[in-house]
Amino acid sequence: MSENKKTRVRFAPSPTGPLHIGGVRTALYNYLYAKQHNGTFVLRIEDTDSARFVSGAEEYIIGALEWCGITPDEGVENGKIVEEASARHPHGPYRQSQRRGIYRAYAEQLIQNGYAYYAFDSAEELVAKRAEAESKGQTFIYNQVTRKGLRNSLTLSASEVEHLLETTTGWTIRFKMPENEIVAMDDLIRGHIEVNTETLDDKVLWKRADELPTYHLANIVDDYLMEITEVIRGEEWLPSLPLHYMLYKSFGWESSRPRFAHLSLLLKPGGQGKLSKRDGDKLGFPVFPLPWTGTDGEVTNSYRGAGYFPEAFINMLAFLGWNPGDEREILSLDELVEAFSLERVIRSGAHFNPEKAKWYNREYLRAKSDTELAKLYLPILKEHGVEATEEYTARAISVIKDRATFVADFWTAAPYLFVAPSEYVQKDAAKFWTAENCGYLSKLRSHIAAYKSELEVAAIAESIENYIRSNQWPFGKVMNSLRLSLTGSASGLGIAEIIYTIGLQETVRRIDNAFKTLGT
RNA sequence: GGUGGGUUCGUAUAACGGCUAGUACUCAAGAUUUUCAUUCUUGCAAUAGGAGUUCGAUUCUCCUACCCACUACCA
Repeated sequence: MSENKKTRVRFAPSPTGPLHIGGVRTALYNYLYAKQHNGTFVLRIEDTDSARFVSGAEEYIIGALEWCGITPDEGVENGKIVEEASARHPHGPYRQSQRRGIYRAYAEQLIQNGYAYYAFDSAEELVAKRAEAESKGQTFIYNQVTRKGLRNSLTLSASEVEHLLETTTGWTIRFKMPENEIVAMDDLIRGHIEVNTETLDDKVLWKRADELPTYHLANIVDDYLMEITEVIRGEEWLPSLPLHYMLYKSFGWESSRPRFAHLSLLLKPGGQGKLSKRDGDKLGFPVFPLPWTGTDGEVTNSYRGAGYFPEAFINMLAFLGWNPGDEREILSLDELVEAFSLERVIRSGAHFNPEKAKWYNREYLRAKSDTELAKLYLPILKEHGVEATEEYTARAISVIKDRATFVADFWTAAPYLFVAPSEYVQKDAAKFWTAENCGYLSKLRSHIAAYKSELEVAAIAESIENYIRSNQWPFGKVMNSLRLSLTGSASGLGIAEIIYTIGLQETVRRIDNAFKTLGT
């Protein structure tokens, strides 16, 4: 364990597509841990598989973290991955493909010391071996047993090896997994784990064909060079933890080996399997923070696109697999930093719950001021062809806030606060626009028109109710015919709220309009 | 198949080995209300199964079942 070392954690995604919420959660936990320990949150791009590289993915990752408010301290500058070392970014470049020169020597060092070897088996040969084993109901594994019968620097003569290294390009460097050794590991979340090397295979560390390391080598070398103190990553890496321990040992870096924490996976809402990038559109909720345009031109659903506030999204994600130990559920990013602890991270996989996500957004929406929300609503109004002042919009929001989960709901909940109805729901009109009701309504219109000034919601409600009751009219009928004239339907906001928002003049105008359109 | 990880209401989770297993979301009922929604109240609902240790097990141990991950010259 490393004492007194400055905390440095990293998020190291592979740019193979858009980051999904599982990845965002991993980044978030890294961020929370770093901030809590006054440490540094590094972003590193692990692009050692050129075949799977997807253009735009890197920008997406940076943009997504930015939107979430969990911006890296190191590795990113001005929205771009840092390509050269500098005072603020002393470990650059932060893209592994640009660090390729670094890894070869480390792989060679392992060979020198007897911890790795050259393997000359072609990819096709290995595929054939696997197929053959499978046909016998077995599994072929390149390990301490089978390597003795394969073409590598352990079985071939020195001169043959020399010759093959010079004349062929298909070879790899493999880790020489020791025989029958117990690897004892400690995970910050899972506790002590032991594995026998007998069950492990000889992983490829370096590929001559690509002149690139594989994940395992690059990851360990970079974590070491970048002085990472804690590795917080997904549970899918737990099976390779023994290899990584062995690597640290073989390099002689055990004293600076980071501590590991393996996060459980995010599971599909229904039950089976981990959440995957495809699930979003299938299951009807976003799995991506930001929209992503695929090669087919299709744009995916996203949290930002669906109208989630980043704070709500982050809060929701933080609570998927962690809790502060008390009953608080709404925590700002700063409060999360304060409360976070790896010890309280849940070991089991968490089923993602779309309903709870909405609940979080609703809570954050309600906590925001009407003016703040008005600023966000104005552009949406504009899309509907409505120009309104911020003041008017804020007033409208004050009466519809409780009916909304997202800012866009303000419109669907009550467009009539901004646009007079041009049509009336047939069924409601048939029911409430009767000769009897019209009689009441025309008198009520005069009553309202006689107000000398605008009134508050309560005053309007009281006045109208008193007027109707004192005349002993059927309250519901009158109110709904009034609502119909104001909104175009018989359901929606309270009458007083509507009048308060749109004002007396507009109220009277709409009643008159209804009479004109629907007749008396 | 092998290796590793996991298992508390439908979901997310709480509970130094010790009260009637708590909370939130969802759902249901009731109240409030001019409609719808909100709000409030109440309710439904869980320790996977079996052994063991113990005065006492959701908690510790073992077995079984089920779920998940990994098992690539992908990360």
